[in-house]
Amino acid sequence: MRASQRARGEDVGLVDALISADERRRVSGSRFDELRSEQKRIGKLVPRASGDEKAELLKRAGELAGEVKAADAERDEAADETRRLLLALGNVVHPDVPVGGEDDFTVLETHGAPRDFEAEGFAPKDHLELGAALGAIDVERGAKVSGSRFYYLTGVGALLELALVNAAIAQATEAGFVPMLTPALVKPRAMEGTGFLGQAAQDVYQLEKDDLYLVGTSEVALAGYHMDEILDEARLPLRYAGFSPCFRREAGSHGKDTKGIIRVHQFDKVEMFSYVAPEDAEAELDRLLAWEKQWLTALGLAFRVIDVASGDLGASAQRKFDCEAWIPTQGKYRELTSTSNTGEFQARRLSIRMRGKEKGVRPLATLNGTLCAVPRTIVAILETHQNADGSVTVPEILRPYLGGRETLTPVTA
RNA sequence: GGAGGCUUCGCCUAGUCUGGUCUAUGGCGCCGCACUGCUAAUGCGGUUUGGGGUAACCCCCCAUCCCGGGUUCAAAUCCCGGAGCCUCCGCCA
Repeated sequence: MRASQRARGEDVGLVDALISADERRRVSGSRFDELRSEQKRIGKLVPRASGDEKAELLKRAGELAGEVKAADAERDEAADETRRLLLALGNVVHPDVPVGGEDDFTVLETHGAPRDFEAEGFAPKDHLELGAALGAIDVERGAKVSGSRFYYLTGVGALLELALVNAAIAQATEAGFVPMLTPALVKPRAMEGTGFLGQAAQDVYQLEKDDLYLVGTSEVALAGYHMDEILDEARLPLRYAGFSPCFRREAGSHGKDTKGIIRVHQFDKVEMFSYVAPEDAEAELDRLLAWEKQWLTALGLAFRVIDVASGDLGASAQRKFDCEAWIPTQGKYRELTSTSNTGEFQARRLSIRMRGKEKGVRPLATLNGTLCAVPRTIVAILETHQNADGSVTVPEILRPYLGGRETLTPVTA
């Protein structure tokens, strides 16, 4: 464990404890190795010895059995402590990341201009009003059946989701991603390995009876896909486009975004996931971002890209870029996609490595990026492309998946 | 839910009954070398992974036969618990 792994101030005490636990593990491990070596040596002599010699050997062997057991226990204890501390440690933050909390991001670029409804002479409706008029979104019944932050997508709303998903998967496939439908329930190992059981644990649904978790993103299943595997370097980069439902408890966000479908407990998402050599990780992060920009641009949305600040990165990311789309009725940019370079963090925890000719077996890097988180994307599309009569113009890229339909029109009451 | 079978170093596999010489067999694949006038055949050698020792290399030590306990001087091998996979029965979209 190197001191350079000191990532954030709050981790310094942890790192010190980790270094001493690791040292303890090394020392007790060496002692165990020595005792065991002697034990094996004697073990080989016993069958061939006889008489007093044999009795002498068995006596020493008897002593050794106890000593070995004690040394083994001590080594195990130190190793457990080391592992526990290691898992509690967050990833090392990239040096270019802006320091600070949620509001300390820097804006890297802005694409498109927010639509000027004032100049067009009408006041934009919010997505709930539009969704209700179009017969696309039903939050009342979502609340009746499942509680707050649940919703139904109905009629053209349901079709719009399917169109988005199809278009997103099509873009990803075109870019070389392998489409994947992934499990929404995973074992603790996958959740822990991807870094979601640390400070994010309160946001995770857990099924105690079955020792399973509901994933908050298919990233978990896509990272777990290759756990305990050694991938041939020639196969890299490996890119998967996962589609799955995502579940989030949204504990601690009470009162935020309570009205619409910006923040919900369950939604579907198309997620990009890459396995690359560590030296390619930064370039891959740029590629993932580029694919996100391509997607949002194709949907005709105005958005900006931010470099997320250190305090808002989560445990696993070294660096994270969010794309935020302009939401007209909120008068601000809201996160639609997020792409992270998790470096070797997840790969080490999930024991995913690569085998190359020159450098042998070593950890690789993993990255993830949203392509399309459905509800938020629907919000942005409805609000951005609405017309004065309450209809919504369908972005061209989605039309082939909506039977060629160019506009969504209100269902008359 | 019930019954049974299986899990060995990339893949396949020997070994498990009868504990120690298993420092785990063989084949395939892969890597290297040799030979052959030819993208082959053949021969020889190498090839689990992790940790530690060493300035580094050669090399040496420890662990690793699905995982965790136990018995024993000694466990791939015996005992207990668990996981995964497969087959059959039941149930189910």
